[in-house]
Amino acid sequence: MNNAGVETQKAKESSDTTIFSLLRAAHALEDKLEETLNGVGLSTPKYSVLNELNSAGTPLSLSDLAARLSCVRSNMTQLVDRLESDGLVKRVDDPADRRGVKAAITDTGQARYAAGSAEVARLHEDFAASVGAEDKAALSRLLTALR
Amino acid sequence: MNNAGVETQKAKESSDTTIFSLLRAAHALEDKLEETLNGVGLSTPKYSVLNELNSAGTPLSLSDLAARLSCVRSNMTQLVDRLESDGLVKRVDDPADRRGVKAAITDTGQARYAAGSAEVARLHEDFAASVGAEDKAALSRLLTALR
DNA sequence: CCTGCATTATTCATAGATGAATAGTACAGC
DNA sequence: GCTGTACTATTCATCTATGAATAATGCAGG
Repeated sequence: MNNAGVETQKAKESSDTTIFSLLRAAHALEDKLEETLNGVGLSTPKYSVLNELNSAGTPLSLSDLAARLSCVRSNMTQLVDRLESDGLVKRVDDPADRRGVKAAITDTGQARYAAGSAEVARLHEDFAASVGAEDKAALSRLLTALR
Repeated sequence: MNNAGVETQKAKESSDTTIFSLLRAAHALEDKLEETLNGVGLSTPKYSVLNELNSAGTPLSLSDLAARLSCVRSNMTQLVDRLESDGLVKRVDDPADRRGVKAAITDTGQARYAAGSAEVARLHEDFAASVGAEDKAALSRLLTALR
């Protein structure tokens, strides 16, 4: 659900439901990103993992990945399960810590990531082009205020 | 997961990862809303349903509710399941259409909604106060661009 | 050395969301 | 009146996410 309908009624009457409007808009953007990535066989969470592994240039522990994506570890366990069955990532033993498991990106994963990355870049350009410079500054302030 | 880590590395190097920054910020806001509602025993989706039922002032069919919240019907089936077991909503037969089931808000539901509504209003004021007038205008344009 | 605590990943229960498939009902058109 | 289509809600499989509980390993202090 994208929460689009939240306070629909109120929006018709009063007007300033800024929070819900913002959430609705963000969700629309998120959906667009998701749809874009779906086109190359990825989801946003999967893309995020591949992005981290690509940036790092080396296998990362599941804990590390969870921390980088700001999610709980159990989520990363399942996400890596799915990535592994997609053949995009491979679990490898951590030689330095027998508790640890690391996720390594595969060649297929690299290729898939490259495709996703290109799509994301395109989306990014579209977005940048549709937002004026002065609104970008406002957005910046907004993001700070939200934090 | 809140996607906060997406393109972390790139953010360190280049800078303009507007999309991911916006999504991260929106997620933070969404979490705050969720947390606020959790305080009165509600989640955002549950609040949204109660809000629609309250605004309508009459029981609504699950299809109608799903349309208002922009989600699929199967989601509403489960959401109403949970709301019903919380005692906040009750399924009632639709006398005019034997296929249909309507969701009616209970007294407990009304009370819970009122509590949630007060919290949401407070959050709303905080947000409005922390965003300047000129940035609100920018936000408005932004939301249009995102649509 | 060994005890206790921290940390590893995993499993499970739960919540929320989607989309496909299903069973039942409504209704227009023949 | 029947038939076919369209709609009702529900169930199921799947994905994403959380948090609690568990088992195994690491490691500091005694």
